[in-house]
Amino acid sequence: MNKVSIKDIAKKAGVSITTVSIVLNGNGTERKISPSKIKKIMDVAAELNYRPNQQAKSLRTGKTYTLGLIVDDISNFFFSHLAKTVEEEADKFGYTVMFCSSENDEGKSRNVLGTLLNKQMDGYLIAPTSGMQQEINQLVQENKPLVLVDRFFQNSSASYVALDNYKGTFDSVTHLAKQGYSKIAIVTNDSEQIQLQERFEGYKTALRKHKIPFVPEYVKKIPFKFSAQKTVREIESFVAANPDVDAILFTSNNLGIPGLEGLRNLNKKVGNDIAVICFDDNDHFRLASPSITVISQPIRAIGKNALKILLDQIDKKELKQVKSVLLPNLIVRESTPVKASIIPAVKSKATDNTAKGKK
Amino acid sequence: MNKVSIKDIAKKAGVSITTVSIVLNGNGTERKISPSKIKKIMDVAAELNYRPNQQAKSLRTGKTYTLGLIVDDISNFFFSHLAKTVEEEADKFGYTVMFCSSENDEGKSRNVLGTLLNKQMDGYLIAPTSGMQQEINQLVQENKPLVLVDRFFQNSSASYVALDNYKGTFDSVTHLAKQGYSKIAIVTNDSEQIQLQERFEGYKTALRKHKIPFVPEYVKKIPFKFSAQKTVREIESFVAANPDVDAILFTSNNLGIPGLEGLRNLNKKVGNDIAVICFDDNDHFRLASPSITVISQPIRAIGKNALKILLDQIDKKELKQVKSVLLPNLIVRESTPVKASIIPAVKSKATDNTAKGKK
DNA sequence: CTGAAAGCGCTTACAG
DNA sequence: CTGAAAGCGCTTACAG
Repeated sequence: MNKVSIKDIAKKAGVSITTVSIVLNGNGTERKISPSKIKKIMDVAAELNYRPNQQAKSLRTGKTYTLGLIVDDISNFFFSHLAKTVEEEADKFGYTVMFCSSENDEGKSRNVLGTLLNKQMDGYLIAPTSGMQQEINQLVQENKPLVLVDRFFQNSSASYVALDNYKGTFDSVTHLAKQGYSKIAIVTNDSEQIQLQERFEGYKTALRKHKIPFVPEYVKKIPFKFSAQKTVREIESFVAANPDVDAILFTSNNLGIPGLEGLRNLNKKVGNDIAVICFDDNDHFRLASPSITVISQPIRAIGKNALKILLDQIDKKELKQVKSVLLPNLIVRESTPVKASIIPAVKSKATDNTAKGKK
Repeated sequence: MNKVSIKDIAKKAGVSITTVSIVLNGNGTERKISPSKIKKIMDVAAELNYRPNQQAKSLRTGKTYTLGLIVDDISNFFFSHLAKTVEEEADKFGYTVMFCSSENDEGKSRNVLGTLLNKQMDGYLIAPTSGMQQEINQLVQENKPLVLVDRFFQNSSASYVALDNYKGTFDSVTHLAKQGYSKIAIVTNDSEQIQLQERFEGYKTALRKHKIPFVPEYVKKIPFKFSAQKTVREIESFVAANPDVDAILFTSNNLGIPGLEGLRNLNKKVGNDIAVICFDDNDHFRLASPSITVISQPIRAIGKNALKILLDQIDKKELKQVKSVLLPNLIVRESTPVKASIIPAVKSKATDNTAKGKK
């Protein structure tokens, strides 16, 4: 193994380990170590292929230059892209990131958080499961650098960066209403997580605003734990049971993809038989035919903001709560055409419009 | 900060730190520490909310229980799913994983590897860029637990788990030939990476076997660094310049997605005007209309194998080279129908078959 | 200008 | 049965 330590360098260069440490940290000139010694030490270090042991450094200095990232599932589109930005930005500032998936499970969440805590991360970036509030508050109290992403807790003083989820669904329903839809269903997860609560609120409020009655049957809540397969089945039977629904709003990627699969299985033509909007953009929604109208999240901005806030906490050792709420972006595509039936006077034009979605 | 150490516990419990350490590591009974003392120590530790400092532990024991993962880009479908499996499996064995993106850049690769080395990972899982051979060999020589994924080096004794890439493209071309295509283009990256070389070889050999002439103009190599946008443009002009091509094989996800976008922009109907096969499955290829025939990689198996080999190296401290080559899976979908023109006798049936792809 | 010594928080022979 | 001491590889006052 690579067991070269500053002791070895010191011996070979004929100086003390103190001097080696000073020089290796680039403080040689400042501390007026003689240039010849500096050179000697650098040469020996290179020759021996010396690698500073970060564990030892960290133990002594208290800095690990490592950030902990806890997400639901790193293979999820949103989180993998978030992770990419976080890692990219962290790297710029000399930090590495350790990631853990909570699998949306409180037990696993607590475990991985504990592990990261033991490993002394310099800061934590967490998409918390709903039961983690107490642990999060505890960390805040202990003054640990921490920022929540994607979700947060109402009565917590933890900093966070999240989306204006309410606006996302509100804008979606408004768009659908304007296009002439009035039997708008929502498919969401059966979860206490605030971002889903907000998305649901936005849906309800927008319905009210557009004088569309809220129909409890049009609300489908799917347990988080369901596999994609099972989710497809659930959505199929939901859609089959509500044939009058003319538009569906999926509150996440994880529901939209199985949702489209379910609609295809039922032979429902998106954009024609039924309008579709989904939270989170991705390649499929963009390239599908018809392409899917989405509420896109500024993932890069979320990651950058979160990291900036975290680094500020780490540097200034101050934990003033920062709340960063970013705006969603409704991208209108082919899955939400003007509803043909409402404009019989210009039927041909409407058909034309809709047909575009089928090609 | 959480500054509770075993010293604090020792003081409060009225014992030595040695005893605390023994008890906290679960060796109290074995070492015949009196049960009352054990209980006392455990109670105090819980009361003080003690967290063992893994940095200190690692410095002393030489184990960090952390694995380093270096991928091209964590947001890439293949790598994010690989990361998920790796993390899941690692977690089962008490390891956490630190990930870094190499962005397919040698400089960044070297940097992140250096950082991970300093941080004393217990093992390394690396998708190496082509220039990393020397560093990798060095690690092997130093007996560092290491396994390469997705790619490897011919003359290196580093263990690896990879795909039979040759078979992937060979099977694809064979499938296309059987469906009646004979002007088969390949779009790949301009890279030395072995998996791409192998994919190219499989293409050429299959052409030869099926007596299809190799046409240099049908080969498009796109620089790795190109953005998705730029890749779309490149593919558009390539396709436009070769109107006689009747099938395209994309050697990766990162090319297939922009490829489909380019074809759409050119108004080329996949499955009708041109057949398409792509390496790596994903949601879009599965759900697209027409759905895309793919060569799918057993990502979970790749991750599990790699982790198993790595943990074996870590546990046994033996570095016998293990080469694990998994088989790709050709999933035939709608983008590669029987080519209509070759079976004029049963034209109606062929049309039928092809049409399926359009609906 | 440079080095001896203490200490970060642990574990582990070793002694009694 | 339990504890004093050394040491993992560093950094950092402090002294001279």
